Amino acid sequence: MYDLLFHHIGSKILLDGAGKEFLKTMFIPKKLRKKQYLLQEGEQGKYMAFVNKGCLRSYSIDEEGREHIVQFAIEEWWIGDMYSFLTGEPSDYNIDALEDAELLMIDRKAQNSILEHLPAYEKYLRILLENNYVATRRRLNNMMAKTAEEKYLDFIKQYPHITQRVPQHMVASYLGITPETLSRARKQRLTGK
Amino acid sequence: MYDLLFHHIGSKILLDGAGKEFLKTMFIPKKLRKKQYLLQEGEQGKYMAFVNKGCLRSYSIDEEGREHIVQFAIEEWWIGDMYSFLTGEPSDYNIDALEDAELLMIDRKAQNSILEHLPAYEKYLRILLENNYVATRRRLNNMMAKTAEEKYLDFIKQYPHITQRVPQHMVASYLGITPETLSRARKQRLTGK
DNA sequence: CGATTTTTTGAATCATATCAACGTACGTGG
DNA sequence: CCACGTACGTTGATATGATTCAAAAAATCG
Repeated sequence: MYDLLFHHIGSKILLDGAGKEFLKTMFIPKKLRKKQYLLQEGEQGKYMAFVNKGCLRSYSIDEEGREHIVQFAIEEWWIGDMYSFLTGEPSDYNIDALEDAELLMIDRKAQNSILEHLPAYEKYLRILLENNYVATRRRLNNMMAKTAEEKYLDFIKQYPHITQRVPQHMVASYLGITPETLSRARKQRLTGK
Repeated sequence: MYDLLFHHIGSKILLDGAGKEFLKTMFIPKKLRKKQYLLQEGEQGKYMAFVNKGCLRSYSIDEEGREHIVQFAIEEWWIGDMYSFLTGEPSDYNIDALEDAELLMIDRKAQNSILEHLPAYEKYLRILLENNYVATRRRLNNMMAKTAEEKYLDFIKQYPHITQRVPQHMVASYLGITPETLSRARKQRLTGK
């Protein structure tokens, strides 16, 4: 259950046996069935979740009732509303499972405990944030300067595994285009080029 | 010269006199005249810079030769190509001064020294990244779901000081819209509403 | 000042959204 | 394991917000 998490942390910082034992006591395992919510808008995002198995998404719903997918998460990814997690403010986001999922969750108190007992964990978190920073910058760049087709091409290039696991209209939502536009962009690639 | 930096760091973590003295030895002061580059595409982004005075921007240039402003930075902000800074890869970005500026720069080696000697600095960096995360998420949301006018309204709401200091066409570039569109959006606000 | 840069305005064009309809795949309960 | 209902993807016609190109007006700078 914890192997994948330890592998992930261990790839960023030094993690010994004692560290692992300690970490085991800090995370809460949780299973989620497909379509189940991990977080709903208005709740406080008390947990950040490491995905041990399965696929989830986070999304917001705008005034017109449209869903905007913020993030997908598959094995070895973290998901949660970082802002709500850190500030305690109610979340603007929903998170639910696109496939049955196994999670390892941590709350703020436990994370602070880890940071006290395992100082290198600070570095682990920083690295995660740095990676996220780079990925988000890339996404922003795509959103600002690319056509619908280019956005899609970059998505399948960067996340080939996700492309295969989530419905196409959710990819469209992630890319900020309509399902119709995505459908047409894909068609063009195959035929006219 | 260092007051603003110490104030900023001191607002996030505990910083004593010895810490300040140590930090002074790690940062490189630099003055930049308006239009001068801090970083040019292709160079390695060896420094992250804290803005003590002035105004800068970072931007990329796409295949069609168009500028896309990634970030503005005024007093108490950090600017630099984080990715290039961390990885040593050549940068895709340019950074230049929109006003004469005073900077405090740090290279990777010095930052690592700080992290060794002043462990709380790890927390400081994490907090910066977290704040950046939240701001970028907001921007992404605006890019994906908002009209040109809404993007502009959110910008002046979030960055009223910047609005007044940078030319309008650069705000347009930051928002991912054309100067003409921004001009029209502003006009509509005043007249027709 | 004159020269450059910036902003505004207008008209034509373009990419994407919208609305609607249809075919297909899918999973779920009988 | 089949059949039905819902969800999903595709296609077409039209609408719309933003871009593009051009040029004038306004502001800024040396």
